[in-house]
Amino acid sequence: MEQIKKLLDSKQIRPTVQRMKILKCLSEKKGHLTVDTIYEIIRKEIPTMSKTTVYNTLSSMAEVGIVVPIVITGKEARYELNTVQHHHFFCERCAKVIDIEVQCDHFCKGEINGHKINELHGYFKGVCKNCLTPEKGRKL
Amino acid sequence: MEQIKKLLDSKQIRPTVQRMKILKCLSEKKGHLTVDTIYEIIRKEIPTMSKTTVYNTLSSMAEVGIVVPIVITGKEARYELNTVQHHHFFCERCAKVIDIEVQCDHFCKGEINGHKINELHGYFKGVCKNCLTPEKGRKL
DNA sequence: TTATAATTTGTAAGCAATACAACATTGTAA
DNA sequence: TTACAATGTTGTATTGCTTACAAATTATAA
Repeated sequence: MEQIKKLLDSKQIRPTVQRMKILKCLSEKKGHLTVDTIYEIIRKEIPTMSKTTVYNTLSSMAEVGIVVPIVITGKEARYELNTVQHHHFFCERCAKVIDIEVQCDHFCKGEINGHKINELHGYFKGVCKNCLTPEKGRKL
Repeated sequence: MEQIKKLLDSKQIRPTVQRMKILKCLSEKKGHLTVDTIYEIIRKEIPTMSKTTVYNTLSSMAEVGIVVPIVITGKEARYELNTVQHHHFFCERCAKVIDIEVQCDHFCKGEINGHKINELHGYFKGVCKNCLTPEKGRKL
């Protein structure tokens, strides 16, 4: 919790209750949360919490690089804390998002084919290990 | 045009005028088109064209692997013909999507960390070469 | 405290995408 | 060719995520 406060201070963002809660959410749940999920979680503690605030907060946090939006399905965005560079695996069966440790050489260089790289996003789609096992899911 | 017809035949999909037009669009414009763009282009030739048909067609084409949806912004999907494996570069300034030739080892293996891979999506975000040049855009 | 700036809130509006039913077209069988 | 079933297309209505906006609230500075 102190960590989160320092993170906000370092970016000159006032650590309001709402903002702290949102980041705490992403920190504890280990990311990949939809706006609605975050909203519902926090609403239990702060009933007056507005979904607009969640949108606003995540949007400004993304701008300064504290959080990262994950866009895979095109239906709804998910968010995670901006930590080390990694990819994602999206299970088409259970819709879960799994972190994949992968480093990309091009990203480190900061440019590719003359284009300046600011962000790198990579994800696999398929069936996760868990859904592949006969006991827990159907074999593909 | 004959190519497109054969492509549809191979997948047992009836080559209707609408479907042919949509694929022709993607073929000629070299992909990265939004549903609305495709719709507007075709509407000039076929005024009765329905946007639902564009959605339906692209959706079923994606299912059999003829086209690939590109989801980057989360605002709207783009589509391209399914050719060789590659990534995309999204310019944050001019919103253009550029093909990037990159092959991923993991994808070839078909699995990662025990998860079965069906699709691989990768994209960079940044400022494209064109927007970086002082004459045409502002330096970042 | 009082004034000013920054945040939050709630509702309204925008917009991509989907659902659905009516209509049209194509393929098949007699 | 005709009748009928299956497949495709169209247009409207609806859903659901996201943004706009202005009022209400809270924090900061004088």
